[in-house]
Amino acid sequence: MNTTQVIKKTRRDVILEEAAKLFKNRGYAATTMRDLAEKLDIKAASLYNHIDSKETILKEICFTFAHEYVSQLNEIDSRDVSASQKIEAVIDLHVSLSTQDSAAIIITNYEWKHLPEPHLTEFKAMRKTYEKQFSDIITEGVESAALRNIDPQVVMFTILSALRWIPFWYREERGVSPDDLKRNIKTLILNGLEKKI
Amino acid sequence: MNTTQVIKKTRRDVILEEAAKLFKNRGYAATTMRDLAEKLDIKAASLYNHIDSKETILKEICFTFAHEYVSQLNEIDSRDVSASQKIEAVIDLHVSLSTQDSAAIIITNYEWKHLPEPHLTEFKAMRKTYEKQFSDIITEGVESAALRNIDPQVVMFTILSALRWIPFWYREERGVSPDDLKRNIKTLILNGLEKKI
DNA sequence: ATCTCAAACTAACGTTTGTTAGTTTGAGAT
DNA sequence: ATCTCAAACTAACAAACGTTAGTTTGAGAT
Repeated sequence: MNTTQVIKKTRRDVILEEAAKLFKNRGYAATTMRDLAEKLDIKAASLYNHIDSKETILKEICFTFAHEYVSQLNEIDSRDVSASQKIEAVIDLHVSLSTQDSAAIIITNYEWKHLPEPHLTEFKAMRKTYEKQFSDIITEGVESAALRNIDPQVVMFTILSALRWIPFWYREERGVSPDDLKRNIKTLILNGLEKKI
Repeated sequence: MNTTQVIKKTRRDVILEEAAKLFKNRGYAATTMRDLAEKLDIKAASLYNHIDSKETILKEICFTFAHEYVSQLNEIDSRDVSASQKIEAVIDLHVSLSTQDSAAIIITNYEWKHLPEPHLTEFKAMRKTYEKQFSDIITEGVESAALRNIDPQVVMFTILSALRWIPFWYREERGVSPDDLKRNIKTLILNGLEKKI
């Protein structure tokens, strides 16, 4: 299923990819540059022909992913649909990203705390912004009486937590397809949220 | 509100407590013995009068908490009540533990991967056992037609993820009491799970 | 006054860490 | 045949790591 469109993967991209896997499995702090080099069958010093520092690798992974996520969330939020439909779209988004790029999602959700300043501050601000954006969607749903009267902040964090943790446990080969996963989570969460008439 | 019952906190207990806070905030690998010592206003070498090694500290925190959790889960599971009521009790349990001992819960949920063998294998087995126990409760609810027909494994991980992540975001001083939190999460999850007649 | 003992200390160890500097290799273009 | 350049190499660095050994301190019991 290859198209003629070829995206040139630079050596740098390969390093970032492999680093993401290691950071996911061992954590950022417990992963050494020598570990990373070994996975690529080169010496640690050779890595520095392609990247500036270990911290830069983390920064690159976190922000690349965060920007992608935020831009997709903005697109969803701009749609002229109900709060419920936006929440459904956010669930779809998370499941898709979790199954496509589980390493990046784990790092962006957990290992970001090792970012050096000023990136740490910037990252936390981004995160706060999209969390607010998401809880505003819920508030709107509650105020239009479409959703149950639950604390929007609690709902927001509960849903996001469930979604953020997916790559920690989900393995496609265990019999649940990504579409099954989307459907199941949406059933659980939307019935939990929506008022029944 | 002090009782006459005084639990003697040994120096070792204080060290474990402080270590838990650091592991929570910086992660296990990024916390050094010198960091820990500094928090206690002593030199790193002095720690070794009280503890065997850094790894032992992690082991102690993980297993103390895990045993406490498993024993409470067993008690809940042994009750002669519906699946829904058991799930409610599990939610209460998580919220209580999260507000009482947020450091230990984060470490047990995320930093356990740094456990040395054979403790790592043992820990993973414990975890798998209680996850199975929880998904069996859900299976029972689905089979008795009390709950919607959702994949029990997906439900189990979705609920556990939401609960495990609580200590990452919940701050009592932000206006939501632990009881509010319990009520809100139960509303969301149980309405999501239960069939309506 | 002496003994005991928990709990601190100083000094140092062997490793591992991220990183730098300078050099070599080898394929493709001129 | 020569030049270019990405990408590897060797060798080494200073700093930080977990930990050990042996010593000092000081309060409470005898």
